[in-house]
Amino acid sequence: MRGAGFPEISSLTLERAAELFGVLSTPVRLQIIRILCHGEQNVTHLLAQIEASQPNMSRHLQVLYQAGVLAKRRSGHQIFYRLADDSHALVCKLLCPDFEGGGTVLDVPV
Amino acid sequence: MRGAGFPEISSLTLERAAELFGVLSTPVRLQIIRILCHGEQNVTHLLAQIEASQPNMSRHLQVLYQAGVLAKRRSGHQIFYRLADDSHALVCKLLCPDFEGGGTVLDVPV
DNA sequence: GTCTTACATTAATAAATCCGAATATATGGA
DNA sequence: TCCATATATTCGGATTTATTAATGTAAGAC
Repeated sequence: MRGAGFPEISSLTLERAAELFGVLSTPVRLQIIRILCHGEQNVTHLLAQIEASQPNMSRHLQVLYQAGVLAKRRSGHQIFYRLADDSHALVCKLLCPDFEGGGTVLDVPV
Repeated sequence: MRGAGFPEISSLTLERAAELFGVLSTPVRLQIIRILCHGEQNVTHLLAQIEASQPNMSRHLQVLYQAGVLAKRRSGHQIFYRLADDSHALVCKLLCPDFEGGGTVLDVPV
């Protein structure tokens, strides 16, 4: 407790937040999230829309899945990924101009 | 144009967004942002509140500054950093329970 | 059981990032 | 001009991360 007069945030909480932001720090993963905002899709369909090799895509999906951003279900040969939780729709609101209040992050002057 | 029926996002835009998220992907930088939400501070003051060496702090500040998240001004010996833009208060809303609608990101089940 | 499709995993390499230690720069005061 | 304070930069090594290529696995068709 060396802080000032406003509420503390535990270092664990900060680490989790930093980790979540880290998961969002590659264009491919943002693209995956953005596409899955519109509904679940299997890997092949994602590969058709995003420029990435199959193993590379698989790894990015794994990273998002392990971070709790995505969920998945199997249907026969295929595996369908979707956003795990509506709380992650937040990211979409930041990224997608076609959501209400969306596009905030990207309006930042760079 | 290999996409589906929803609006495209340019790859440049995606890269900028990914870069911004990357900047937010370390606990120290999140802590800096959180503290500066409450007003500008000089480096020494930040060092008193955050566990980091002086060169390390300086580097994190530089990363945030170059990403456009922070602005700075000199006053004598000292340099005061502040949030560059209110649009970045977004990050605070995600991080800080003491802002209206805040804490969203951290409520995510991890 | 064998083949094919769909996806995951491993290994190796390359690239980026982080930190600490030492050094450099800039400002104001004596 | 010389010194002290406040902050920035550079260099080196360690760790992490992304990518490719090759291989592995699981499910259904035949």
